[in-house]
Amino acid sequence: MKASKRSSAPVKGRRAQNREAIRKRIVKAALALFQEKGFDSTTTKAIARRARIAEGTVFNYFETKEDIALHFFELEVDHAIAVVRKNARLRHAPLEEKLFVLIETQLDFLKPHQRFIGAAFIQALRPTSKLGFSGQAIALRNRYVSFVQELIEESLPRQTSGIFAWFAPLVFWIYYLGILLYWLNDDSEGKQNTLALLDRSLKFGVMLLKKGEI
Amino acid sequence: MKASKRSSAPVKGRRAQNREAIRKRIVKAALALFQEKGFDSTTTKAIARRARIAEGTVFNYFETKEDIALHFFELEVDHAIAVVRKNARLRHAPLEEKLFVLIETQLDFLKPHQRFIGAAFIQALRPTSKLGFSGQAIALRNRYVSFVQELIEESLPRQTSGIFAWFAPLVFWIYYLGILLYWLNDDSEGKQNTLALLDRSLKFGVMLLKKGEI
DNA sequence: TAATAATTATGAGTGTACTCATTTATGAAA
DNA sequence: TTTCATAAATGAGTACACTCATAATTATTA
Repeated sequence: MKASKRSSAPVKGRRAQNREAIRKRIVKAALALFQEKGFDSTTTKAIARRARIAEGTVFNYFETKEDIALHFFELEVDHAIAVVRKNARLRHAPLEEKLFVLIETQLDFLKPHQRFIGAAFIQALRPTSKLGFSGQAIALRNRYVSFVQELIEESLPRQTSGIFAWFAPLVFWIYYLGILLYWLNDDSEGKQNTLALLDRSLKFGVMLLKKGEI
Repeated sequence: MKASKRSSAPVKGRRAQNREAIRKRIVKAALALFQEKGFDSTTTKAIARRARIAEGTVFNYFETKEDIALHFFELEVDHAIAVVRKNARLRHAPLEEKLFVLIETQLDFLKPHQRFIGAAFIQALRPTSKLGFSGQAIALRNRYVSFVQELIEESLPRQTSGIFAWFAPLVFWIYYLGILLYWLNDDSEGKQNTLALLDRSLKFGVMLLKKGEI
């Protein structure tokens, strides 16, 4: 029989504790550096130094430098989904409003990190990128796309047979990428140009969806 | 003694001749290798070897490996523009048809090179990429966007004040990226899914444009 | 506790894109 | 031609992301 531990919480062994701590240190160090110097100019050596570990250790936790960035976007997507879910007022709001808040929340989250987002995010979405089209990244995209799907069905339950039904979320994904590109290059006060484009195009897109086809 | 100077035409000195020849050798070697092994797996050393020059010489002709790819996309864009311009039937065709042929021509050109396009093209368009947002690449995008602008004005001369007028070409650029992404991942027979999406979305977009606003 | 197994940390090593001081080729002037 | 300036070619060198054999640490078994 095993030396079982105290009754209470599932006690984490030294190993698991340490692993978690180091993982966090890496992410924290990387984010700080990405923000300071941008993605490309941040070396994995610097990340390791800042996290007080050996260079190789970074790669015991993340397969590539991009993966560290991907972790950040997981936080971003999960955060945005949670915000939309928890917003009571939104529950019965029109679809375009839900989608607006979803993207707005994402952009707010990304705002302090614009410098490396252009580099890392778009890069992570390259079709051939190990990150963009396999493993974690696919899971992340699916989580996002499924959520959008839910929002659509929740608001337009009768349209599910429309011509757009099966690829509306995919289109939304591409649309989001477009918005992101636009946002990154938007120099207007408070990114108002992006918000305006967002507002109008969402209203329009939803109208389209309601018609059920082109 | 070096006899000779057959000077009879816009004589290009040995230097200029050689420069042109080597540039072509590099491009030819690179394209062949990109096609064989993909963009990432092609080393600049291999390109140099195939072009029968020293490794460093590659960088006397192109600043980066991506730049070699960019050269390819210049050919692609110029080719597509020329095809649309030369097509007499199109001259009085509806806008959506012109745009359809434009993109279709581009995709046809890219078809044999899909393997490296995902890697190189999207990469080249990253907002932070030296390639994507400066120098040659900007010039290339401008050439494309201006052409689209022309096509729009040629077909819808009265809409130029519409809300879409100033950013329609930018939207089209983003739209093209989206289509490209879709196309790269489209496994249907003859990419028919992409063509169908293209057809419907273009008709719709042009309808939108005609209304002049959202 | 001691011995053994499993996991993790380490940093020198590898292959790559790109740089740069040096050498070589070309063209013009004398 | 000879001399010299300028352009171009060269390949060893650099910095980087990532690998891997080995050492150190933690867990398990006796």
